[in-house]
Amino acid sequence: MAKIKCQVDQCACSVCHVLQRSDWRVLAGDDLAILSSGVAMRHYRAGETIYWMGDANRGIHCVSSGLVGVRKIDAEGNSVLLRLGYPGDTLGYRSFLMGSEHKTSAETLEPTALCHVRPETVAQLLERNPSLGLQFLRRASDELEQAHHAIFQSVTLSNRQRFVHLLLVLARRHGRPRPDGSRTIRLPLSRGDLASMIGTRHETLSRIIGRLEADGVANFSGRLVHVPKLDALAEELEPGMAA
Amino acid sequence: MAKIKCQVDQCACSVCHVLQRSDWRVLAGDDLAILSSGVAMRHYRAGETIYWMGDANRGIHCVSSGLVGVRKIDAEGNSVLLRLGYPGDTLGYRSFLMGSEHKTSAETLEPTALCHVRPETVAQLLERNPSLGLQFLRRASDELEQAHHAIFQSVTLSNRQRFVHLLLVLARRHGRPRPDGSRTIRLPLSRGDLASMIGTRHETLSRIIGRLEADGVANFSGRLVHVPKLDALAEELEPGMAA
DNA sequence: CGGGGGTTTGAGTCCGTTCAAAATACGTGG
DNA sequence: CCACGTATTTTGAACGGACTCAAACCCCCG
Repeated sequence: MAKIKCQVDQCACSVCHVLQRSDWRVLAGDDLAILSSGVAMRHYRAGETIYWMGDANRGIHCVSSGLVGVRKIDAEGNSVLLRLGYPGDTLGYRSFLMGSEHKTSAETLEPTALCHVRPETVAQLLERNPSLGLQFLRRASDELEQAHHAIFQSVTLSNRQRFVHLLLVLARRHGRPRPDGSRTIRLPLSRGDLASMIGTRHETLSRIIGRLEADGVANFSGRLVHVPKLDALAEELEPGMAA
Repeated sequence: MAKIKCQVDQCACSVCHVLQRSDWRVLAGDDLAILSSGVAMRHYRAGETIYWMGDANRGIHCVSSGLVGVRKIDAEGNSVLLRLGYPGDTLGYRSFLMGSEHKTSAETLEPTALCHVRPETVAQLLERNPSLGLQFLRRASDELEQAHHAIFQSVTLSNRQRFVHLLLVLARRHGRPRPDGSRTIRLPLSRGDLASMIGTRHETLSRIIGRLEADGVANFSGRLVHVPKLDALAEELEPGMAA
């Protein structure tokens, strides 16, 4: 364990396998060296909490491998999964920049490796290289657009349509295409989390899944989904659909 | 008309009455002069469109006075008002930075004055002064947090609670406090737009308003609202409420 | 083999939607 | 200033979807 941790800790960011997909790709030379010196990688098991909503910010994280869930929870225990963090994604930059506590919680959904960047290092890099800030800005803009899209869909689409949309999104990331054009997806989420992402209860989602199977659009077996025709799914989102 | 327009056009940004509330407050000296030279103010009547969803970005706007609505619309005519733009707010920075078409439409909800900043000017300023990018980043982060909050509430709160929450927000901006502790609000929105902001239909909102009046929490007369006790409104959002 | 979390299913109820019509407010032109 | 037409808002009744509560089921893991 100590050995493994040590090995990855010594990895320089300049040779990171997700560097080109991450916000840090705008850095080079000395900046990359500074980043490396302020970074520590840590391995998480599935289901560990990275930070809690309400915690003070203690730097930002970069997903190296695995999968992270970002969620909001309230006092009654209501939990909504807001987005998923994939390798290359940055976590916690918002509370860092606003100088506020974390407004969301983050937890691992699979065994995950995260690189933690010390706050002083981030501040130093932002000052040295303005393009890093612009890169974060692009990320925030993109997330904002996605959030607006989600709000719009929650008003205009049915639960079934929203779930189909979510399935299509997950199919892109987690789906394995098959020679016959069908697709197999291993869902990284429980029914409860899937339900919260489309804004409904897990019981309702269960029934939606039942109807999807009855209609022959998709087959579910635990977290495994088989979609015979991806097009048939996509058609459910077309405007002017009956039945 | 021409005279008035001319007068405001000549206003330097350095003396702008909303400068200190705007993202441009991080600029000074030469930067402010550059900004001024790339800015043109325009007056809009209520209900005019500033840009359409799908339009190419042609620079960004700064609200000088009045009120702007940012919305998404789809082919079926569904319209959702996503947020309001007040004096000092910046519009269109997202599509500018992402180099994409506008993902939302913007329209005036009241007679409004907007300062348009040419794209080259924005690019030039972003390059000269990194703190402008960071300022935009803070704005985007803030909007993202608001969007996440809205998504969370749409899942966990009832229609009535969401409307009460919206009322409280609008009361802050548009409410006039009275000596006896009550408050009068002139709503800047139609029932349809209010309904879309909480994710429901205008008929449903009408009934919610009816119940609010029956419960003595607020009185509605057209776009005028009278709230006897603001605390009574706020209590509706407390967890563990019955009835 | 016995938990225990996650998932499915069931029945009843409530809330929100839909379609329709009436009532009210608003802007325009006479 | 009033009459008129239009848009917005309110109200009604019926329907349907989603929620709640509850129980049964399943599967994974110790």
